[in-house]
Amino acid sequence: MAKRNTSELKPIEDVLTVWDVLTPDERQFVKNHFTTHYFKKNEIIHCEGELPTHMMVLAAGKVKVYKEGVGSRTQIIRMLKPGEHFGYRAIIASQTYNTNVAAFEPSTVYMLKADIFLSILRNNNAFCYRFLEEIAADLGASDARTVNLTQKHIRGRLAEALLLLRKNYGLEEDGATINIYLSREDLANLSNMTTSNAIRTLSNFVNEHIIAMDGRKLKIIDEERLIKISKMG
Amino acid sequence: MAKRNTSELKPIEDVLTVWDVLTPDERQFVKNHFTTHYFKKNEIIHCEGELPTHMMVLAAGKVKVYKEGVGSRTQIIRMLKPGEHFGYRAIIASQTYNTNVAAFEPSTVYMLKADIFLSILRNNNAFCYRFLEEIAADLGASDARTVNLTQKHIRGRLAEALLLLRKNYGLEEDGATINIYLSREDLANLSNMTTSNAIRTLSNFVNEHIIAMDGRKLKIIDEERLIKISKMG
DNA sequence: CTAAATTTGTGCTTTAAAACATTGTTGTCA
DNA sequence: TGACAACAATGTTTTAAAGCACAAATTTAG
Repeated sequence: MAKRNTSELKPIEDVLTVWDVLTPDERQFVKNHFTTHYFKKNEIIHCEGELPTHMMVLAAGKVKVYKEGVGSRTQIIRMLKPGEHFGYRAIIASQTYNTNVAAFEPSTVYMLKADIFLSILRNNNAFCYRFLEEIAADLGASDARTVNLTQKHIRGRLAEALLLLRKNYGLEEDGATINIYLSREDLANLSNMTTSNAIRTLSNFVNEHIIAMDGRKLKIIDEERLIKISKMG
Repeated sequence: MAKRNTSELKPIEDVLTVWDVLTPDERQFVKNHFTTHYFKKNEIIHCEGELPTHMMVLAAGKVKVYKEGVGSRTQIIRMLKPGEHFGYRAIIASQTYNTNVAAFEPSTVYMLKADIFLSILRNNNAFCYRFLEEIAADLGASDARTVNLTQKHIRGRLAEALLLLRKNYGLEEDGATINIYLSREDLANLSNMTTSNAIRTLSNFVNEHIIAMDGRKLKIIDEERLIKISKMG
C-alpha cells in the first residue's frame, strides 16, 4: 500500500492556485516538469544567500519563512499553508534568497525550475498578473508587520501572533484549538521577543482567562480581549 | 517667464522608467491622460485608508512613505526619489492605501488613472513584468527592514538610516553632505526611535567623529565605522 | 520687529524587555 | 529503564530606550 502521505496528497492542478490561467500547453508543460520533494519536521527547504533555482508551492504541511538577524536571532516573517507559493521573489528580483524556509511539520513541496517559471511569466500575462497581485498583498502585509513588531508592546505582539496563527491555520474540530503546534521559541520568533517572555506572557494570558493552554495546544477563550490587546499595543 | 519648477521638469517619457516597454499606442494614450500635480513641503499626497485612484510617479522632489502606528507614532517605510512609482500597490491588491505619502520638499507628481494603469498592466506583459520586478525588490527590502528595525540597537538603526539616506539621495557637490535635509523628528521616524534619542545619538556620532553636523546638514566622515555600527546592531 | 511656536539639545527618571540563573517537565533513545 | 537532551516555567538582575522636564536656538507669524 502507498504511503499515507502520498495517497492524501493533492495533485498539482488542485494545489497550484494559478492553474486556471494556464493554457492547455502550459499545463502539460508544468505537469511534465514539476518535481515533488518531501521535508521532515524542522528540515530546511532553502537558505538565505543561496541562488534561487525553483518556484515552489507548498502541497502539504506547514512551513515558516524567517530571517536570521543580529547575533543569529531569528525572526519569522510569515508562515505558509498548502497552496501558497514561495521562493519566487528572489527569482523575479534577480537576487539570492533573502529568507530561510523550513518545515514546521512534515511537508511536501512541488517545485518548478526557475527558467520554466520565468518563461510562463513572460508569455502569459494573466499568470504574471496573478503573481503581481499576490506579491502586492504580501508587501502590504510586510509593511504592516514592521510597524506592529516595532511599536507594540510584548502583550500586543503576542496577541497579534496568536490571532495571526488562527487566521492562517484555523481551528481544530473542537472549534477552539489553534490548528498548529509551535514551540515557545517559534512563538517568540514570530512575536519578536525572547522565549522567556513568550512563556511568561502566555502564562499571564492564561491567568487572565484570555487563552487556555495544554502543552503546545492553544485555545483562544476571550477573543475580544485578545483583539483589544493586540490593537492597543 | 515660466516657473523655475516647470522649466526644469522632465517630461513623462524621461521620468517614467517603464516607458521603453510601452507600445506607440500606449505611449500616446498615457501622454493624453496623465495629469501633473504639485505638492508643497509637508503636503500630504495620499492617506492610509483611502481608495487608490491613480498610479503615481514622482517627477521631481522627495517624498516619504509612512505609516501611523500605535498612538499615531509614525514610522517612515521608505523614501522616494524622482522616477519611482507609488500608489499602485493598493490598486493591484484591490485594497485601500496602507500608507501615507507626503512631500519632504516641494514635489511634482505625474498621475495616471487606475483604470488606465490596469488596462495596460493587463495587456502589456513586459509592463506587468516590470512592476512585478519592482515590487519583488520592494518586498525584499521591506522584510530586511523589519529585522533591522526590530533587532538592532539605537546606534545601529540610526547608522543604517544615514547610510540609507546617502544611498538613496546621494551627496551634494562637496562630496560629503547627504543630499536631503530632514528634521530630527523625521530621522527618528525613519529609525524607529524617539526624537530625543535621534538627537542624542547624532550628537554621540559627532563626538566620535563619525559624522559632522551643521543644522540639518549631515556629513558622513567615517563611513567604515558607520557601516560597522550599522551591522553590529 | 517683537511675540509665539516650533525645533533642537540635555539631563534625570522610569520602565519594558532582555539577560541570566535555576528548577521542573517531557521526551528520546541507547 | 535510566540518562541525557530539549523544552517549559519562573524568579532576579541588568540595561536600553522611552518618557519627562526644561532651556536654548531657530523659524514663523502677526
